[in-house]
Amino acid sequence: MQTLIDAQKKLLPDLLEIMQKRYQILQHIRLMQPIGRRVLSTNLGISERVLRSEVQFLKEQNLIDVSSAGMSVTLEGSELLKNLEDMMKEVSGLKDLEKQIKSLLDIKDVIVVAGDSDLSPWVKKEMGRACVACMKERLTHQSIVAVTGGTTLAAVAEMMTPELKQIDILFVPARGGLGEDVKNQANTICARMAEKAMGNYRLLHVPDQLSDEAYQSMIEEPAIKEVLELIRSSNMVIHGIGDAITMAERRKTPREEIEKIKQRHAVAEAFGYYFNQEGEVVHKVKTMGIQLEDVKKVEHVIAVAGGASKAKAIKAYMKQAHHSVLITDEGAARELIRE
Amino acid sequence: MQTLIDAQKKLLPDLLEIMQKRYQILQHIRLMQPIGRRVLSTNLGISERVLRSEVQFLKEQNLIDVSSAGMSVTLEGSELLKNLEDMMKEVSGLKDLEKQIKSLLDIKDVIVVAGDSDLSPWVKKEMGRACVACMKERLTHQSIVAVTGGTTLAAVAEMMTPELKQIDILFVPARGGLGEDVKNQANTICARMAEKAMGNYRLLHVPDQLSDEAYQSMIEEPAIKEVLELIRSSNMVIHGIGDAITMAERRKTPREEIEKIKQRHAVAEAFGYYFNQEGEVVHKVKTMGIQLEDVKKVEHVIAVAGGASKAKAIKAYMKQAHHSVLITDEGAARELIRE
DNA sequence: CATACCGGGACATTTTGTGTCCATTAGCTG
DNA sequence: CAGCTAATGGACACAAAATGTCCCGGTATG
Repeated sequence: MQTLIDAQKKLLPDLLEIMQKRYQILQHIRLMQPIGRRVLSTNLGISERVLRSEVQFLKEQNLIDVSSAGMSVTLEGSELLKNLEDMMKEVSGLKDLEKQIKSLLDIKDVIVVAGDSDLSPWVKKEMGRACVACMKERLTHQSIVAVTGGTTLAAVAEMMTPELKQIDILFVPARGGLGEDVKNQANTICARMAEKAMGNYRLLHVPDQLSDEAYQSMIEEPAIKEVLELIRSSNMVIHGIGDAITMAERRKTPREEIEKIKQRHAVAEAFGYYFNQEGEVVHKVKTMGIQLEDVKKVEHVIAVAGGASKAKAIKAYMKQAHHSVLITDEGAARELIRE
Repeated sequence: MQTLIDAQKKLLPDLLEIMQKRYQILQHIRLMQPIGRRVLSTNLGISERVLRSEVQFLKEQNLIDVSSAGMSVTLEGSELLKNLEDMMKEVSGLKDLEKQIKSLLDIKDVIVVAGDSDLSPWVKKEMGRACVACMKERLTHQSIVAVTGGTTLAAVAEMMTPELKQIDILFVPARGGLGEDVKNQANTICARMAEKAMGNYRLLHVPDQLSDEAYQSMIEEPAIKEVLELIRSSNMVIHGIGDAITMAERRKTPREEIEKIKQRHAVAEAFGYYFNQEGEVVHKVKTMGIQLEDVKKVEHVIAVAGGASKAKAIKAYMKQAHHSVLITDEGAARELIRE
């Protein structure tokens, strides 16, 4: 495979460049469809005119449809994207990055997508797509999938597609309310994902702050109890990883707690737990749902997080999650290696 | 592999064409080196100017050397040709042809090279090269190779290269004199091939026409007897296939024999045997050396024949040689399928 | 020593690729 | 309902690359 690519390079040095360019265009169209030339060209950083030529070519090859609403990829186009994915990863060196990260963090599996979600928002979507593909590979019949909140997870939900095979999937929020935007709450994302996947879902309606007494009585509530049991018996968990301080501030965390978090050098956050550089838990938000001990027993755990700014957090969290699959982006991956 | 090529075809069809063009140029240079632009351009059917641009490119890539004597491929160039051979066969559809012919004739293996040796003489050389490669794959230590005559076999001899691995190869002519040009006689070709391969050889010096008595006494001659035994114990036979009538006429065959051959509808000829459409032997030239029964027992039998005009003969002969490997060209292959 | 073939320089011409500007249309919003 | 925005696609000028054409000097070979 590699020799073949090298030989092609020798005989046609700019072949790979052109192929990468076209592939990238197609990929972006898929990501942002329907989309116009202008937006796309500024996004890709190429002049509108050359994009236009390429678009015409792709249209002639029947890889994209172009209408007055914008461009979108055809079935054939997405087939092609799928077929070339592996090769393009190899060519652009992402495959290599994946291997390096995998051995660096010593984890089960790593998927790296191109770009940096700090710089370009659409990269999150690409991670979302990768995550969905990863999920579909691992899902078997009658699975229960627990998901958390966050913008990254929202992107995953957005990219979810209906399962072709006749699999019954039940989506549940991994944990109770963690005080974020409604849009990025686990409940919302859970519902959205289930809708897109044509699956079922259950929600966990619990307030953020709860007295111990109320907590105890809620837990006994049959409706709640049932969901909690589903969560605990889930065989897949999809979650994001956040920067500790950022997450704490985004949630309406009381002043003293933030101080505590800072004092204990927390750098990473995932489903309500805060971790220091060594991957040790230094703080925990009290809420129902899945607990860290439970996560360790779940068959498939997929962590999704990207952007150079999150490299530190990813590294810290992964220190205690060797059993997880990591889906990240080039920006974070390069930063991880650079350190 | 196939999906990858299909994807590339879809994503950069024009580039694949260029790649094919450059590959073809390189291939031809290898075949005819050292060669000048003019001859090469007329051979390839492209204008001299565009060839010149390509040549410049190939030179810059260090794939060919160009001197006042002409152009020749570098080591790197021949490496590349080897690495890309399989892929180019797929791209140009030759791989497909091979599969079709293989199942059509139901034989052991088929190799098809580009071109038609009826139209372009150098295609024979390419078949020769393919044959040599095929031989090298199959040869083990201390092999005895029996070869026949004919222009095609002469091309094989011309393309023979010294064996890298330390293998002792002994070349012998498959059968006695069959009345052709000296240049295309088995003895000559045998010697030439051995020289090029840096191997040893033995010849079979027997006159064409011999009375039965003389034949019997020759057979007892120790020098002859030894060679005959070598021939019979050979583990590889390389032979051509001819059109029956053409072969009969080329040899100084007596009138009545030609009549007999025609009457019995012979279409193919191989090492002195004439076959009808069904692959049945209808006539045989009486000479010493390997007999058809012996051939069937030989481990590796390679038949080399190309050109659309030989399609019929190939088809007929192969009907009784399912155990053979066929090396042919595009012209013959397409004609075979067309029927 | 002559000749035929070799590569390569030079330049006009054609083809292709890009930059720039604008016409037209469909859908959305105020 | 009207105006606005964002979409595609046509047109044309200009630059760059590919190709056609002609020719020159070197060198191997008979």
